[in-house]
Amino acid sequence: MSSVRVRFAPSPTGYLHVGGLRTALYNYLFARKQEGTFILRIEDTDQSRYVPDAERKLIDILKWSGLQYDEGPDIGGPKAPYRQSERLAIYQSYAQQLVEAGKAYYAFDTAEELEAMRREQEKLRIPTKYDRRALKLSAEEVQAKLRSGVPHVIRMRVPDDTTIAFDDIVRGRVEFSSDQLDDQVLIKSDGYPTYHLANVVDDHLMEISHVIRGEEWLPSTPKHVLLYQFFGWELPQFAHLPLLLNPDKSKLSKRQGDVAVEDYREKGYLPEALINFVALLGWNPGDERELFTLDELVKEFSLERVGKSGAVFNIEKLKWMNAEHLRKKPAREILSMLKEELARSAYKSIHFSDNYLLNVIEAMRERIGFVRDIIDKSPYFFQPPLTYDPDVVQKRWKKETPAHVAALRDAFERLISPKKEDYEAALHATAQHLGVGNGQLIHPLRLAVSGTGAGPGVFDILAIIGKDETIRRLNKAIETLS
RNA sequence: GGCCCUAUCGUCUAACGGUUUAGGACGCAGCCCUCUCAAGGCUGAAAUACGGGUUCGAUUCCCGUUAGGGCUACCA
Repeated sequence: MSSVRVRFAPSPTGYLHVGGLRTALYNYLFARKQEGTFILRIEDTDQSRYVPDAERKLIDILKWSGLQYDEGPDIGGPKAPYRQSERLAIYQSYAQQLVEAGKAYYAFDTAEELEAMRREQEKLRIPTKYDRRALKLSAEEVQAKLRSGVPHVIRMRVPDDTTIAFDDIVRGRVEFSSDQLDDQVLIKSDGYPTYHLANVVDDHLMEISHVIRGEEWLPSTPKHVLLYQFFGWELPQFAHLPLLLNPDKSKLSKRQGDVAVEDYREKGYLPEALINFVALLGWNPGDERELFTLDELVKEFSLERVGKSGAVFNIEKLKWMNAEHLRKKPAREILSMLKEELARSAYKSIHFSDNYLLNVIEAMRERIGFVRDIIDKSPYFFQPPLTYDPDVVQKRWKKETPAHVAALRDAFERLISPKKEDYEAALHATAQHLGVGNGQLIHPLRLAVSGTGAGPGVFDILAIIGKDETIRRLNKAIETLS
């Protein structure tokens, strides 16, 4: 049994598209599940689209996502180099081989000429494809042009009137008529290969066993199949993944929202949540479980359970999933994330002990979607309330309230190193003494210490901020709200 | 236009001819819990695009229609 080798082969655009992340993930999961090899290959064959630093950013975000590859440009491997721009001579020699075998040919047309040709074809309402005018050139003419340095490309010679078929793991048998296929350019006039040539050559040379990629590649797969046949190479298994969609069902794109994994990292999404979420876009375990760690996904994954239809990228569910993963995350890990957020917040110059922050995390973790929310939803853990929510004041702060709160303050004053339960007992005693319900004190108390009407249990808040701070806040509220 | 792919609740999806009054999840609504907000529990509204076949029986198989999408570059 030959070993499984798969690759994620992005072109370095400067960011990682979430669709790309999903493709990378499925390749990773399949490789790990099959105990195979997961390879990163950089497809940087378009000089006009060169983006400085793009590869570094790509690798950086891939690391963040946790998809560790076994071979790649930065870590090397037995099939190096893994950067197509460093493999130019290889593609040249294979293209040359095809020319010699009569399976590819030189063409000298300019962009303008091709453009005119296409316009003409559109006018005649016939399929737009290269009309093979270069094939009319004699061998001598071709040699002459080559010698005099006329810019040229190498095109593949698609055979006439044959059917090209292949079996796709997710789609079953797919057939194309060769008449529909264009004589694809293999080597561009700048000497770089196109995707089609480079991809096939590298997949063969790197011994890729399964090509797992987006559905947008399905229409060009017959060209690739032809190329494998031209070279006499064994075909890999193909698996074309359903597309990720915008809410309007078009292919997920910028313009309609965030598509870069970096955007989601920036917004505070956890990598495990994003991974879990995209894993379920086009695949499911067959039962009703939805929450998975990366390792659990590896155990469950199979290409057979990948669906065929496109999936809308639904942010609402991602948010829910992020909250779920946040709840499960060890408090220590959230702590370091919280510290980073604090360092970027208005409270950056204030020092909080780890223990204090850990308490805040425990109090808030059930009510947040992002780590950031700890700061945004409960600023009162980081500074005394600056304002009091007018709606809550209106509802909870009555004429008699200042006196009640003052009584409560006095009761709290008498406590020695109080714990949560001590505050609670003191409040109950005070309420009884005052002859009012607990709610008559609890709500104003919450308002006084937090400025809001929502949040963790009020006694938890008191235990966290401490007695002195509690008293200060009660006094301040009595003063401000009376 | 041509070629190709796809088609179950608003969204992600389960059901691989009968166990289905089509299941789960997100979101939405209501109730419970409750010091508030969450979380949690319960309940509810919500789908097999349409038309033909095949079959004793179709969400499931086939054909067509419709709809959506992808591709149609010297981009990937």
